[in-house]
Amino acid sequence: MPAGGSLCGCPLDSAVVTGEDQAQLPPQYAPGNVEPRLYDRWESSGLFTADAKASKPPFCIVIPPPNVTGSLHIGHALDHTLIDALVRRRRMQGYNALWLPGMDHAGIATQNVVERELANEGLSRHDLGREKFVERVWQWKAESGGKILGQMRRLGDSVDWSRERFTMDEGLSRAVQTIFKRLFDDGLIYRAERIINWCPRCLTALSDIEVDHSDEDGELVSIRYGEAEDSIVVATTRAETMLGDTAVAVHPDDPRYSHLVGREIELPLSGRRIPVVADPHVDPQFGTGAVKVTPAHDPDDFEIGRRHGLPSRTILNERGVITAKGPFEGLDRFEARPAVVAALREQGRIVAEVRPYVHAVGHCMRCGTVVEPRLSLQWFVKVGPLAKVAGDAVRDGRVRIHPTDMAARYFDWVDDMHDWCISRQLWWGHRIPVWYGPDGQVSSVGPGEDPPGEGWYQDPDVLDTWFSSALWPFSTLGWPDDTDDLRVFYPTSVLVTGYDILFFWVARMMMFGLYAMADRGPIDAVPFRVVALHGLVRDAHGKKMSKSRGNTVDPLDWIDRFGADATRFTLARGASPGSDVAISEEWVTGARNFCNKLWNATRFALLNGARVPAARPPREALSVADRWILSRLAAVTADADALFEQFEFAKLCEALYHFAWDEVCDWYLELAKLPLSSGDSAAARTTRDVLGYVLDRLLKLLHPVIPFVTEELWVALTGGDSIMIAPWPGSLAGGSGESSPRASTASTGDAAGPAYH
RNA sequence: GGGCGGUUAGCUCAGUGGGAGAGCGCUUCGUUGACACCGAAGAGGUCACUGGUUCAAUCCCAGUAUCGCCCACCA
Repeated sequence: MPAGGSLCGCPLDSAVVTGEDQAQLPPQYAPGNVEPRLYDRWESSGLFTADAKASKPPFCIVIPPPNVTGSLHIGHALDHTLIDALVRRRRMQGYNALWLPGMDHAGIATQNVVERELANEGLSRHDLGREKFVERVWQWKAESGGKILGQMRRLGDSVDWSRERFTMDEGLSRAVQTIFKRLFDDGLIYRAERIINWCPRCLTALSDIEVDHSDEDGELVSIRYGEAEDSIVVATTRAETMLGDTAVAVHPDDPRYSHLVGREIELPLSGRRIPVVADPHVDPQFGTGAVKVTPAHDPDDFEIGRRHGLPSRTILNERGVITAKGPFEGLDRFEARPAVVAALREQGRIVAEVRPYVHAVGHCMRCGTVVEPRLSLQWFVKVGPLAKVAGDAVRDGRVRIHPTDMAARYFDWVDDMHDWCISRQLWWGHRIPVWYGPDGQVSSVGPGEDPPGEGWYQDPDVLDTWFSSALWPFSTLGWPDDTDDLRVFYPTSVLVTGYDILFFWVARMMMFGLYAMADRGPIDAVPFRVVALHGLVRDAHGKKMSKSRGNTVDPLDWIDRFGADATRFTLARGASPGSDVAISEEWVTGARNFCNKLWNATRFALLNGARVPAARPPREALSVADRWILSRLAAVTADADALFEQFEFAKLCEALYHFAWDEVCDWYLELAKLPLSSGDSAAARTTRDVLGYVLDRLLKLLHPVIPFVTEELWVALTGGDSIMIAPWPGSLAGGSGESSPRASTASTGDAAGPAYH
């Protein structure tokens, strides 16, 4: 298609530099004068909006929905840059490209933020009551969410705003209720009393992966239970739990204790008599080879208790305060620990010295509080069958994980996963769609259905945030309804996200996507065809960014000072698949200079009357320099395509950077000065053509990564509507298997491959 | 306790069985009409260590050291 033609039937207003003004590009690129204007133009012209009815091959990426809490950080900026680059390239290649935006309600995180806000007013959520509190969160979401959307615009995200979704909107709530009921009816969701991870501060259950483990200094205390030859020494790091012991366990083959198995010994302090049981789980090599058993407060002990029919004694309440009658009642677990040890010592029950002991302690990933294993009645997803299917889809190549070594982590998790605790004792989230009858009946209620009857009440808990995010690739496209969007854009093409949420999000989308969309058959039930994982953003020395370290980068700050393009280029330039990205102010400065270099190269071309030729100059008219730069262009174009297909953004940026700076600017442009100085000679005309041709292509190749400058310059150079819909200079076919077979055979527009070789 | 990855120029990182690289930083020079957010020239590395395979190893293999990440219900 000709440059400058109206490509979409929705002509852009062209209040940019045109005609005589072309030569008036200022000598320095000022992003602040360009970016907001261009984004508004793009958005209002509808270029971001996909059309499900279009005959073009589909290409779809759903955004990893940012939490409504807070604002976008530099990690989001990386993610968005990479996604935007992929989407923009596909759009130029003639695909029906959709980047679907939205946000996540982020259950615990958001509730915590609003509760903190309330605390500043001296209130708790209970003062407001459930309904008022949830109302307040919605109110808060309205403000905070708007901020994030503004940041996405600043970054240049070419998202389809008409399709924006939220994990708590009406449609997604229906999706949640629908899949819950299906899973429940299929026996894949159940309710059970189990030891779960409990946060005594957030006062809710957590899933296994919401617990962060870190090695901490603890004390291993050896305690003598029983008397004389009926005594046995156990070791523990959590002495206070002995108040809830209901047995001591030893290995069945351990000769040291065989005489005690089956007998009862006295538990110190309480004086209760507890049995000694033999259980193969006990490691005779560790410590004394005898373990205290606290079924209500330890997952292992719970299992031992179950095997031996032991009672469970709960001695801590939901806040981690001792409830066992006696001198320790009312003490916090961390106060009770030394108090219990002291009492035992007084009775001569502490045998060996208390030993320092480093062990892994679990913390609530939202607030850092030490997690307490707690026996409670919760809802679970039975993950076995779902995870099997999710693993197979990657094993047999229906979903490809980039880089491939990340697949090993995926398998580790998916192949050995505990059931997923999905109920949370919160108010902000999807209420569990289950009702309980007056006689203890349990009924799962689908969307739009009425409660089963009088006297029934709904479960007060809400679902884990990740339950609704797991539905994101199809719920956002309209599921459970059979919509055009769902038919056209599912499975989505690529999922681009950080490796840190491989388990939280990616694996669960796999499980739920394959389950919910199973009727499409194994090939097309997958939520995405490719998973492209990137790393975390780190500072110049590879250190993790953190507020306490003071090395964080605010993307808006960089955008203000260096421009969105420079920010994006810096991030993309560091992004090798799966590797962390080190950035610093020196890097953005370089990227900003690069944008300026492009600006001035184009400015030079305009000053010298370069233009994009309608037809290529005859080969015999080309100088050696012309032929050289054109062959280099062809090679770089091919490289760029290959690198895009492999998500090698760092190498892509490197290749284009060097071509543009070293070869086009430092060499070709300098060599061109001689023929250009010869006025209207044939050589000058050819050089102007070649220069225009090369810059046209170069700007297009760079546009996916640095959309703003390239748009501004390309419009000035060609007089075209928008580079966004100009034909991609490289290959048009998708090569990474991210598109459906239907899509990969399609081609659009002219085969705009390099014309010179 | 398992699994994975790194160790190359001052810093951050590419890289390949035979010639050691980039960006930034550094040194010297340059007020040539695209750009000083620039240009030209240049300094700087026993490619962690040890052994092996090979005509040849920074690159392949084994081991060591060290850093980092992920997973894990051993008190």
